[in-house]
Amino acid sequence: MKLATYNVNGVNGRLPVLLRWLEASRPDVVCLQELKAPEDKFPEAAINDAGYEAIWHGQKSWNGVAILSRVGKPVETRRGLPGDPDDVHSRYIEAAVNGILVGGLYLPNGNPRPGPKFDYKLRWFDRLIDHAAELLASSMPVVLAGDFNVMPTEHDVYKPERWLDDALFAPEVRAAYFRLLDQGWTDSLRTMHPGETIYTFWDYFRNAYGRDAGLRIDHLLLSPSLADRLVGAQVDRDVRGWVKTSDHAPVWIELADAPSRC
DNA sequence: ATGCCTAATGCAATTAGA
Repeated sequence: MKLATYNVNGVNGRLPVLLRWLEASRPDVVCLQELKAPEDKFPEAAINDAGYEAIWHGQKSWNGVAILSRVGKPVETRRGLPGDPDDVHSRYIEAAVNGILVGGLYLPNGNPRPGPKFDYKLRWFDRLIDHAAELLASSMPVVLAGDFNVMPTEHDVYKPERWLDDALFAPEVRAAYFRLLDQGWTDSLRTMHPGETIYTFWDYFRNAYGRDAGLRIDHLLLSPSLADRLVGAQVDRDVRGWVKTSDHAPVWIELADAPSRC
C-alpha cells in the first residue's frame, strides 16, 4: 500500500500538476494540505475522474486538508483537532481507509516568532500530541501525515544556523516534535534514510530548488504496528521542478500487507 | 532588516506562506 502526503499550495491552481502526479505515482491514499479553497470549490469531479474518492475540509483563501483514496472511500472519523472549539482553521481531517486510520494535518507555520501566530502553533502542537496519544492508546494502525512545518534536526535544513530563530526550527517546536515521536511514532522517511540529506520543500525565492536549498518539513509518522510494515519511503522531488508546481514535493511510503491473523 | 516568488481575492494591493 502506497500512502502519500502533498502540500499542493492551492488545489485548483495546482490541479494539472496534481493530476499528472497522481497518474505517474498512483498512490493508494493521499493526504493533501493547503487546498486554499472553500468547501464548495474542491475539484471533486476531476479527482473522481482520476480514480480517487475524496473527503475534504475546505476554507476560503487559506489552509484546507483532504484525504484521497483509490482503495475505497475514506470513512471520515474526525475533522478538526479536539481541544479548542474557537479554532476555525481547517487543518486536520481523519478517516479510516483500507484498514488504516489516516490523520491528515497541516500544522501552523508559526512565524513571526515570538508572537500570537507562534503561540497558536505551540498550542496546536500540544493538541496534536494529546490527540496522538489517544490514537496510540486505541492500538489501531495509524499514520499521521502532512505538513508539520518543523525541521526535526540540523540534517533537515540546508543552513541550520540561519533558521535557529525561525518558527519552523525553534528549539521549543523541535522539542514538541520529539515529544510527539517519543510517544512511539516512527518518522518514516528518516527511518528509511538515516543520515541522508533529504528535503521536501524548496522556497520559490532565490532559485532555492536549483541550489537545493531545501527543508524537510513534510512527514509521515507511523504507529508501532504500521512501522513494522514500512518497506519504502521517498520524495518525488522531480515534481518540484515541474511548471506551475507547488513549493512542496510529494512524499510517499510503501507499507507491506498486514500480516494475516490465524 | 527587507526583497526575492507564488496563490487567493477580486481586479489593486494586501495577506500569508516558510
